[in-house]
Amino acid sequence: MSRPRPVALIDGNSFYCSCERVFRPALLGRPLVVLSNNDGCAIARTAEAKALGIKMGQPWFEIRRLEREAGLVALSANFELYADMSDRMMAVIGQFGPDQHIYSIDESFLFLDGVAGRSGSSLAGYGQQIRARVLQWVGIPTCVGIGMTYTQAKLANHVAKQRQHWAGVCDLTAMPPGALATLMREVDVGDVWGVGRRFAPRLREVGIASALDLARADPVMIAGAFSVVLARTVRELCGTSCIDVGGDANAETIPRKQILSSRSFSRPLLEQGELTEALAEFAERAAQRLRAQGSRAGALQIFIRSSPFRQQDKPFSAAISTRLIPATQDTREIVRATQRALRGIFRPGIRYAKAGVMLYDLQAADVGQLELFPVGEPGRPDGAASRGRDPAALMQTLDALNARFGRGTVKLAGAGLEQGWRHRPERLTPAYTTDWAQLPIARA
DNA sequence: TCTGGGGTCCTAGGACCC
DNA sequence: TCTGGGGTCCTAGGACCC
Repeated sequence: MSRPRPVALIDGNSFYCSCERVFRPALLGRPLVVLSNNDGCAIARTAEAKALGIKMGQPWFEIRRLEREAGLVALSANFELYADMSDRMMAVIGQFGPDQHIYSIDESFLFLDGVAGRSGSSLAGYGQQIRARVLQWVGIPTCVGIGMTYTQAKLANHVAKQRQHWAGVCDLTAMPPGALATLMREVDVGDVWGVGRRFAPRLREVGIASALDLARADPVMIAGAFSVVLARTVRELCGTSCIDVGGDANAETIPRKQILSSRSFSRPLLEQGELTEALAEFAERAAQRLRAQGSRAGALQIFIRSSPFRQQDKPFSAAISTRLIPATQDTREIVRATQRALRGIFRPGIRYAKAGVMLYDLQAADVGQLELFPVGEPGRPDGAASRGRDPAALMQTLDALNARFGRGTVKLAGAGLEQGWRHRPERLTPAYTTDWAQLPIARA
């Protein structure tokens, strides 16, 4: 592998909640949660909300009483705002080093080689400078974890967040081995990056209960008994770099390999017609994202299912795949394919709770598309009828209108106009930073 | 007709992440 | 009444080929 380099993980504390607080300072110090798309469950909580016992992903109906009982504030997720705040935060962090990898909306890795000698400051001191500038310029509080691998940086970040005494920055690279072991012994194995809810109990069964236990485990045994991915985590914990997170801030955006659009419904759907409409909408959104990254899809899968949470409903889940020949980025073709696919798996008498459309086998739109009878070419059987119907131009117009006037301005009739199945957020804050009409200014 | 080893491609499903 | 919406990587097994 390459030579070891210290790397920091910088992430926003309760990121979505912190974004809301920037524009509503009255929320500081109050328990606050941000709810998922459907106002279904909590996807971000402030420290005050955590102190009330609210869990990540906890359903809203279970915690709603805390509004009255504890002054909990709940807001609908405003992803437009969070994406813009994220861009600002990442830009500020990017000023601190040339090699930044943006890992998620609120996290980025930053390589710190050469920093220690630069101003006589320690890596931890440098981390404090990053925190201070992000807080001052963007208004978002952060924590910083520093290690010799991504997994160590994640671990350090976890510790920095959990324990007050680190003041928001934990640097494992400066720690004597004994102290490092003590620290890792106190981190539960389930809190290690790469260990999920499936593997954690199985690891404990074989006596691996802490991050230290996992670091001392035999990677060969782990690869055999668990997975090669987890074996990499073991080596990363020991300081050997062996994973790659991508997200190089300087690189071209890497196109997705699959695109999934799915939603749960506000009420169970029983009719095939409603499901058809919902799937058309998902297909349309997926197709739009497909075009945005300049790809065509060679295959598509749909799934429909009942709620796994409602014991009284008959459990049902079905999926079906179909090829798109030739590969396409045309919304209409994709919608037609989902509807054919639905006819293949729809079963009456089921209370459908969720459905989705996945596009895969994605390929660049500008290569290898030699259709036998291109639209409008002489020789195409329907050549005469296809004049003025260039699908690429039509799709471009569709995307441009929706980008200019907001998602859903123009859509195909197949997606339905009623959309009684759609959840509507009820607690949405304004898009303060990205919409002129919603700027936070006093109005006459 | 039978035989074998080795390769590729595809798909489904499991595990993880935020 | 009420439980997110995205993604990635890896593996195993089957089909098919030489």
